[in-house]
Amino acid sequence: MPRASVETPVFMPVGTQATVKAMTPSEVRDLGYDLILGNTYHLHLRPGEDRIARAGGLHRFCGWEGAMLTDSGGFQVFSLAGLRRIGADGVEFQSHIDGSRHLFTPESVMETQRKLGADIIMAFDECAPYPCDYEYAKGAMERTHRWAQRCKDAYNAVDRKAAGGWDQALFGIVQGAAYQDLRQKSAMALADMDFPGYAIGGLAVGENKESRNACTERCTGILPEDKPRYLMGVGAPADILDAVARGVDMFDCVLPTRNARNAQIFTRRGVLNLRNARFADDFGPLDPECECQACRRHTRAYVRHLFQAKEILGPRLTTYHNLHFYADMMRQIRDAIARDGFPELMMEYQSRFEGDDA
RNA sequence: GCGGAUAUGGUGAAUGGGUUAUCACGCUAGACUGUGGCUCUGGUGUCACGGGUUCGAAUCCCGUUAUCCGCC
Repeated sequence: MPRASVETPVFMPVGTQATVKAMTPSEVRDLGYDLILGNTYHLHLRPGEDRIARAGGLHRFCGWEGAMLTDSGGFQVFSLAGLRRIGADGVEFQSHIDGSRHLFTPESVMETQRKLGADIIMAFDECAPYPCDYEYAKGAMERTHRWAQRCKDAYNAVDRKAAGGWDQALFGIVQGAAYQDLRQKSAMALADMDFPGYAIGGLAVGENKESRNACTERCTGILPEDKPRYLMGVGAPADILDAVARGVDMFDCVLPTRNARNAQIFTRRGVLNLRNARFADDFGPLDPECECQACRRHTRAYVRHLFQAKEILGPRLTTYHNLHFYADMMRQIRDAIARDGFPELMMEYQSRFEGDDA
């Protein structure tokens, strides 16, 4: 299947259940995105990878013409599932949808992702909670390393094209919680396994900014510079700038889309909650410095009204705007890097979002 | 005009002589970082007005006002 080329640093909108919520695939495409996420955990539970394979793969199933990356489900097993039991073989858990029992192993997750057919697939990992004591973090990290090797072995055991599948790149995931020495060990262990790309997982789970930046830096200092490095789940605009400064190439985050559904928009002057009463008579654009269709055609007062009335167009417009904001920010980052102006851009964004957590 | 009933936040209800008047919705403010369009957390009323009984009244009594129902 033909796939788009992707310029980095890149932000990937999250399309967990084979949809970037509230957007049509062509809207996401028109906003300038070439690569979006899907999720193994959700898609395995519903509608199931076999059905998606019968549909001709994930791209065809959801009508997306760009490239896709599927997350392995490691994160959801820990964030979403009910009762779970971690064994040497994998993780047994209960579905958050109907309570049914399932077992994810490195091998099963590779098989599921092979059937889904995304361009980039992720190794099965364990995302340790935060805070987390050293011994547990070390154990989870070592388990993640063993699982990474098993994912690689399972991946290599299948001739994807002969099996009617597509080319897929398998990325390994670094863990190690907020412990610098574990991060270093993990990055070295993964680098030794020689993946075509690497992710830094287990961050943005509650640790402070300094800790996150230090962990990121420790990882990117070790992971090969000529391969894509992906900071999973990050983040807010300032967080992305921080990570780009430390050598990260890829990002994904639910903030622009999830917060949009909560009426929160990112603007050139910080974040706004359009549900606030002060916008009831504000007939200006969402973000005066934005050129997206939502800003060109609609007012804050209108969008606030849509949210008050629980109209579906509200989340659609704010999602559209936020995705435009992120796409534009990434474009600015790439341009700034190309002309050696990144430090200035970073300061600009930091001052814009000063005092905002989001 | 006569008789009866009811007056609790923006709305609908609950409670009931004794510390901060309960619930839902609404409104309002916030949270959300490999996504539940989920959810969570705050705030939002001196119980129509006046007088009386009582150690103490949203609660009991009287009056006023308002609304509703019935009758002439």
